[in-house]
Amino acid sequence: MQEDKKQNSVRFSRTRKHHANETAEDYVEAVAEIIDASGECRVLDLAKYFDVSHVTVSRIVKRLQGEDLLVTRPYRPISLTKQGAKMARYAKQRHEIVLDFLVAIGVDTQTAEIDSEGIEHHVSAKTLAAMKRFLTK
Amino acid sequence: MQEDKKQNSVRFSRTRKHHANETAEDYVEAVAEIIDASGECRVLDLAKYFDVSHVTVSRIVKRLQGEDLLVTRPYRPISLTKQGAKMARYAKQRHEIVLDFLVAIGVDTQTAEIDSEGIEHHVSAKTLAAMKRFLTK
DNA sequence: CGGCATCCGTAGCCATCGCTACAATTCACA
DNA sequence: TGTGAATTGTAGCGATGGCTACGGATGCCG
Ligand SMILES: [Mn+2]
Ligand SMILES: [Mn+2]
Ligand SMILES: [Mn+2]
Ligand SMILES: [Mn+2]
Repeated sequence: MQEDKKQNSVRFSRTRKHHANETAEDYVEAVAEIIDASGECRVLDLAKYFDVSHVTVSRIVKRLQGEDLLVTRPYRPISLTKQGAKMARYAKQRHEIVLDFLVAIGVDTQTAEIDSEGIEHHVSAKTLAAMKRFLTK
Repeated sequence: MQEDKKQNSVRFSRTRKHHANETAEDYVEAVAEIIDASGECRVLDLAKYFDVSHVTVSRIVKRLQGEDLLVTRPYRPISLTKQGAKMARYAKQRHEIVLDFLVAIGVDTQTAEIDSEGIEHHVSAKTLAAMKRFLTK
């Protein structure tokens, strides 16, 4: 009984951890995409990308710099650290697999794009592997 | 271009909305489950269920009562409103389908239980329908 | 090369969900 | 029935991520 309760609550703790990482994952992925598309990434680019105010972006960028994922200086463009670039590559791959997977099971593209944006952060390595297997079969 | 950016940012707004609903969905589902299993639902039952402090639960319960999902009185058990019960039924169904679906594509049960706890909130009606189709085939 | 538009940072507000410490209520049982 | 243990509420803190308002920096172009 006690065992069951402890076991049970683990999944909620895990979900809370996934959400703590979510902003970081979306941001590094966005920075990589914006740099790839336009050469540099500015605070305002991210604000438009996520449809939030530049203030929100600015604060989050500062936090992520403290976590060694981004580098920037005041009024300067944003770039990824080695660690940030690594996270971006993983996040992008995972996102693409989740998106392709949803389309593969018959979800329309627009819905798949919306749902995958949230789902991706909760897809563990094992679930990702299962999706990959499904796609290659 | 502008069009693309607007279109694009929609999925992030949507994900933010999903997260705003997440606590409500998990709580009504938990209340229903606890009442079903033990006859009544107390603040402490929820605190143990989610592995958070009773203070966190107490505040959230108050908020959800304001949203007409729960009913309670100080030092009294918690029950669901009609609207809360409806949300609980939907959340439970959706959760079960997501869980079964993950297992069906080859994810081990424990991982499926963890991942489905987060994924469920981002699964739209269309994606849910696709998962159902997959399960019945 | 100076001024102005654009971009970015800071101040300060709100909501949500974590927490500890302490106060109040309830209820079981001695 | 009184009291102490268990339960629940309140006060007050932190982190995160939204916002508006405003001030400072940058850089383009006349
Ligand atoms: Mn995302
Ligand atoms: Mn659930
Ligand atoms: Mn959940
Ligand atoms: Mn989520």
